[in-house]
Amino acid sequence: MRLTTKGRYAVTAMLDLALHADNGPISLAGISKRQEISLSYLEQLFSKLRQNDLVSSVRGPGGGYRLSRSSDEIFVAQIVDAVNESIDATNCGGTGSCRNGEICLTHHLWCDLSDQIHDFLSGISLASLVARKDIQEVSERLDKEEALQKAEADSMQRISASSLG
Amino acid sequence: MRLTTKGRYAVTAMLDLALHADNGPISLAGISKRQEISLSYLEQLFSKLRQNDLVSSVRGPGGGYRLSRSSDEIFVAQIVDAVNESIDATNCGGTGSCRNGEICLTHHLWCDLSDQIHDFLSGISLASLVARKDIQEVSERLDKEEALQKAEADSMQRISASSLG
DNA sequence: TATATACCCTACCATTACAGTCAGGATTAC
DNA sequence: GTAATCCTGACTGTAATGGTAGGGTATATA
Repeated sequence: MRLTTKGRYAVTAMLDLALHADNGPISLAGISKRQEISLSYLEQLFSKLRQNDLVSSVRGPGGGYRLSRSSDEIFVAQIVDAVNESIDATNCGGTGSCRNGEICLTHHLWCDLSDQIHDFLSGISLASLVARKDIQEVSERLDKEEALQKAEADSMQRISASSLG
Repeated sequence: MRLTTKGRYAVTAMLDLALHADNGPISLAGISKRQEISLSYLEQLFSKLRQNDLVSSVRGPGGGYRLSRSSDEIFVAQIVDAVNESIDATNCGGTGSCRNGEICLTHHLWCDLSDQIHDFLSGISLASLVARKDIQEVSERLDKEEALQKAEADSMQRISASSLG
């Protein structure tokens, strides 16, 4: 079973995209700042997300990423599947060759667990996450934080520009 | 989320114990043969299982391990918890310090998932696994295989003994 | 047309964990 | 006493994760 920072980052980034869907294409730089995820790492993740047709990209200045479809048609399971190889809880990858070519004692149990997890995450759309109050609160906090940092950066630049001029 | 061969092996071994509960203490050597798990590795796992009071040990010849309570009072979640550090799906270990000391955007989602998995595995006792037909069939296959190998080994020893005498 | 912004891609690397080995002990039935 | 068994700790190869580095390529805007 593989559910690590990789899958979590991917879902977080996609949720960020869904939350800011109204602002046109969203740059990875923005996501990187808001969610504190390394930009290069995000690029790797979004490469896979694009290959799996979950996002589409716009190049050039003002560019960024967009969800490839409506947020109620994108589910957490799809995102995790896209960046992790599988969300399979078995050791054999579901093939049933876990003990010397045949199934092991606990094969069926892990199959059941896999189904359970998959069903759960398949039922959660980005739209349903966006609608959650606890998530909206966190999102607002991060947006404010980013705006604050941007204001600081701008003011620094103004000072530096005025000292030059 | 950590669910790897380690946790799977532990559950498999405990299930083996439950299936052979009538035969007195079960040696790790036997489990190792039947389930094809390295003996040294099993020893490490059982050290943790013992610390978590899931099994009790009997030393000396004829010794081995026993379930520390009835198989309907031991649940899969407890076993996985005992050998893995946690079955937590969050990155922060549930503390909510996932993004710079505060919670990240997807914290609540991973908490929900953790609960989901934990509830599922907490509801499955060793007894309920032992009762499953598909598991009984696998178990019979492994027992036969072991008996066959033992018979072969014995016959080899007889030949070797007779050639010596 | 120059330039800055942003996506895109490949190779590389440090750390960590897993899965397993090895070597030696301690305990106890026979 | 000897063999079977549990018990413990140190060690190791491999693979994955999480991340860095350094190049590209496309395109909006001045």
